[in-house]
Amino acid sequence: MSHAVIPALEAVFTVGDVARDADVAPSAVRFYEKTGVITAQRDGGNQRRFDESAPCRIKVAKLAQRVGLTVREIADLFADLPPDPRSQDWGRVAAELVAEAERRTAELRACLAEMQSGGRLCESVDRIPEPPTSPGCRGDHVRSSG
Amino acid sequence: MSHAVIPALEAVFTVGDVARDADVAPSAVRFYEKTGVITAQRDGGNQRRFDESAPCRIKVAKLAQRVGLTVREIADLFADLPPDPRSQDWGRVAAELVAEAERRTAELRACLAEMQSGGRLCESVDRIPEPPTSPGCRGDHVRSSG
DNA sequence: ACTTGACCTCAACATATGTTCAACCGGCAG
DNA sequence: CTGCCGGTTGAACATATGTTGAGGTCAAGT
Repeated sequence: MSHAVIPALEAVFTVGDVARDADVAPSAVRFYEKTGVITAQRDGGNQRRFDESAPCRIKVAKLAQRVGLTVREIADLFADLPPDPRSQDWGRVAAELVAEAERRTAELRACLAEMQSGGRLCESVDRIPEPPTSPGCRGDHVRSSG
Repeated sequence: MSHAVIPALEAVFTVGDVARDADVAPSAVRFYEKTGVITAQRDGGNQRRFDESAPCRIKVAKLAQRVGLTVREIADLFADLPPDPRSQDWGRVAAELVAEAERRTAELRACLAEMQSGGRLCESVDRIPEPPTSPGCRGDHVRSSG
């Protein structure tokens, strides 16, 4: 039985198509390809052809940036997505994204609370020997293997 | 009745002091002053003198950046702080910050949900005439009244 | 054949967020 | 007095996130 060869994931959308669908400038579409947020094939005339997930990835990336993720972090997150992601794949990514946003909000809340509690790290008018900031409330946050 | 003149809010901390307390580079301290996150007086030798709120402002700014606020937005938020902020002033700022982080997380969640619901804006394999994205899930977000 | 429009690349520019460096000043210890 | 230490400035550099523009290609329409 000759199944039709899987069509290499119909990459049929042009830069302009994706730009319109995602509501960003074409330059941004090329930028997101360069940084790995989206991927493209090339057609006979060397033009980029995106699959239908591209506009979606960009929209999601924009939302993720809004809660503090870098383009690099977003590309890493999307790296797990299969080509032609299914609804459940998007669901998983969405969940990870929300979880990360909540992690950061929780950290914000916890560190602010720590700063206001006990020793009153803010408004420490007097010498109270500054209880050391807990790990996790220092500005570290790993900068990645890559 | 001669009350002692209010001591201009003891601005006694040097760039180095603040950098050490906030755990950032001295260059960052100058940067934050330039952008209005912290403010300084000058001493006789033209050196910056910060009040005790400076390291705190910087620490809070770092946390806020982590959830997606820009330095500009943070400076605007701090603009409401009185000189020599009290615990309650910090409490208010902290609450606004957490509220903003939550607003953004909620928007993330809502827009992701919208994208996955009904028309399946992602994975729209077929022509389903793309229900328009709701306002609020477009990348607008006002860019400031100078 | 010519024009048009959308694409291509690559470089320059622009803004945000910092760091580094050179050149200089001022106080304090030896 | 002489260093050194830490402060000052301004400029240059660096990275992230894009935009703009010059110069070229390619297919479609007239």
